[in-house]
Amino acid sequence: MDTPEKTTTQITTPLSKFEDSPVFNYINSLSPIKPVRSLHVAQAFHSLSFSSVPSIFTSPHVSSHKESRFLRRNNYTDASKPEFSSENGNKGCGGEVVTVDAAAQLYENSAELQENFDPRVSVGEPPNEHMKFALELPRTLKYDCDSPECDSTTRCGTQSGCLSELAGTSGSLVPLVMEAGQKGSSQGETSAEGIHQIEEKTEAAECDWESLISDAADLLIFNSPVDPEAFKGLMLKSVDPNAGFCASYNNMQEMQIIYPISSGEQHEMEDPSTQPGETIGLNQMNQVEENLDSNSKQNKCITSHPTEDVDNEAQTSMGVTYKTISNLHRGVRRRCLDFEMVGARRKNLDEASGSSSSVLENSNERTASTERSLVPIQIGSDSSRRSLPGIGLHLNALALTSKENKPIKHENLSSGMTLPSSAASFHSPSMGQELHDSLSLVPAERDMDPTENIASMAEDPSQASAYIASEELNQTSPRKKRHVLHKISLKRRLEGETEGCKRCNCKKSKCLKLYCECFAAGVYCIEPCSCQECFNKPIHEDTVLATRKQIESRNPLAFAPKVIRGSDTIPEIGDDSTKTPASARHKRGCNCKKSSCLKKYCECYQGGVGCSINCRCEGCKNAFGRKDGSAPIEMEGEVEDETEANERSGIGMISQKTSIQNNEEQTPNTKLPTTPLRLCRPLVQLPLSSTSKPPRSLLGIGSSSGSYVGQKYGKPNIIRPMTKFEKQYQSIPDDDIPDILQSNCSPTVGVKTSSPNSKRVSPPHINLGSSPGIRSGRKLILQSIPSFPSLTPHH
DNA sequence: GAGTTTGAAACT
DNA sequence: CAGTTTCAAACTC
Repeated sequence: MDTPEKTTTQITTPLSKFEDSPVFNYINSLSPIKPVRSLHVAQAFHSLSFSSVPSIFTSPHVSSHKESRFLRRNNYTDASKPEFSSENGNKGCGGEVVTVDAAAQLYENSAELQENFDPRVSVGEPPNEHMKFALELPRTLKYDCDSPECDSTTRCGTQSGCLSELAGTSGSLVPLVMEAGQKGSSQGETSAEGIHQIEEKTEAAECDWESLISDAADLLIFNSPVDPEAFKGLMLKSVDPNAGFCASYNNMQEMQIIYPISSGEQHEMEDPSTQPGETIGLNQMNQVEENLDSNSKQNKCITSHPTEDVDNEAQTSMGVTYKTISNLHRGVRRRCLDFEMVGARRKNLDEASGSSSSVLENSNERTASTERSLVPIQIGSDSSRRSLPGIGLHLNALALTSKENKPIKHENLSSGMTLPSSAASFHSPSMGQELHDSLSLVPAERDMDPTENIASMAEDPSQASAYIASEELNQTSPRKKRHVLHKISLKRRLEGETEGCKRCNCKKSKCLKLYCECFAAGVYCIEPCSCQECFNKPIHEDTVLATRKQIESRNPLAFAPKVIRGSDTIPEIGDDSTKTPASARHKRGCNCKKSSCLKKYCECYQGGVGCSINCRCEGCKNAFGRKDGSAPIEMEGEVEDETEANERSGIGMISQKTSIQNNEEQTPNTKLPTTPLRLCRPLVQLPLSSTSKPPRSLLGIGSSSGSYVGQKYGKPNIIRPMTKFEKQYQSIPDDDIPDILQSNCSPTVGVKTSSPNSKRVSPPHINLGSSPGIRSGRKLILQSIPSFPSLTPHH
């Protein structure tokens, strides 16, 4: 933030010098902002863009801070009135033009958001919805920040810009911005009044916030001016107990997001890039909070001195955002902590110790983070990759996906979590293994993206809904597809979700071995489980963690997602992987002998991915892609060939699903990070192992993140969260993915890590640069939500 | 719901 | 690393 403002100030002087020249006047007439922008872009870009974004997220408080900021600016114009930032803010916007642009972009984003939201709404999970919104908003904000739009806003430097951003972030705010911007521009100082009005509206909105949200969600309209505040409210509400796991998931994601931002602004903080994967870690969170606190303090100081350097102002504003964020985090934490606090602590400890074991846990978080981190990544670069979008549970996204769904139901809520939906995120596990910002899936994302559901469905061939959807999708236009997806998601929630989350039925493993799907997914067993002598419960956290570590020590990727997406870019896995429906592949490959890879016994099939070179299967007939490279999904012919098997197993559905996936893949934006796991079980997420898990490959996602960035920037759509589909696909793997993948992964190549068994695991590639199209390849699959194993660097 | 099949996970 | 055992999900009846 600072930079931008500075730029402005600097710029202003020079401008004054040249004001006289006709050329200058002409230029000015065109757009006052331009000059600033150019400067702004150059200088401030990295720091500002990020910082500005955060501000957007900030709650109302933020706005106040911003106001102060604006005032300062105004001060430049009007030194006399420092304190009425609100008023000044309007002026600042002077760059109405800018606001318009931003608004346009935002508008698009908002539209997408709305769509995304629909699913939730339909779902009708009130408590969660708030959470989701809160989560989503922040995410969207992040995205926005990353996106060019943000830049524009920052450029404006004026409050109006901020407002616009906020609006954009909220999704529907655009209208507000527009109004505010216009007013401000036209009225000049009087615009302050407009601001006040807005604020009042926002306040009122807050009061009605819940009702508004529900309504809005349904309508998908966030247009009211209030939105920003409403968001704030959401943010705050997110803390609500209802949030449950989903919240935790979301929190994670947000944390990640915040982290990067904070880092950007505060040098003190570690670079996000450096610790991308770990953002989730409690330690980091603590740091963030501390930073926020410090920022808040600074802000106070700053506010007192409006005239201070722009930097200070920026900091203050940032501080505010941080603060707000921190609040959110706190809320999240509580939720998360409730479940995972201990785990997190341990993780931290472990990390300190240097143990790598906990990759999984981290990975989960990372996955979520990755999704969000996308933004940061763009900016920085970095770290985002590490964090994979996966939702929490990494590993077995596949397993989770199906399971997750169920959990969600139980748990709660989460609606959002469909997911995991992920959060997967997600699948998402994304938190509910929903992943998916990531993550979410969080929940929010997941909820938002019908696609996720689809993806999850895809994972579960059995899901009829998927089938239906596929049919519809095939026929319909993208929009229709979306609708279909929404329907599906809803249906899923209604039906499948119940089924969705599977539960384990362990009798001898005590749910402490990978045999246990819950354990493998990184989640605690819940009531629905029929397990006996279950130790996979929060009560036995120590045991769970210890066991995890042990398993990880044996196989670092044990908890990594089994299915790695990615192939988009990634050739790694396989081979022909690209052909497979999803380009995703099973990290180790299957070893089927009798099922011909046509039944769920086959992990590849189960994960919705084709068999690859890594597979040692015999008589492979995997509908998603044969080991020999024969065409996968898309090939209807093949499917038909296998008609019998298909009929039995529902492969037919799969084929359709695949087609669907393809369609989505085609969609440009799909890239969004998948949500993490589904969060079906989010509630129960296991404590992450202390060690940070490497980010999940999701990054493949990670890569995606990078790609996301590109896309985002390149395209206004930016925000558009990936379709759930995409997310799932990506996320699936991601979700499960242990952070490791991400973290490790260097962006580049998928590192193949060899499992102890010598099985190769290919982490998702994280090429930041990967083009979206490539990613689309991820589509991979239905995936699972992958988790992301962390390819971590650990190893 | 019980029993069988299957292949991953765990163990040797 | 290969072979065997254990395990729980997937599947069948």
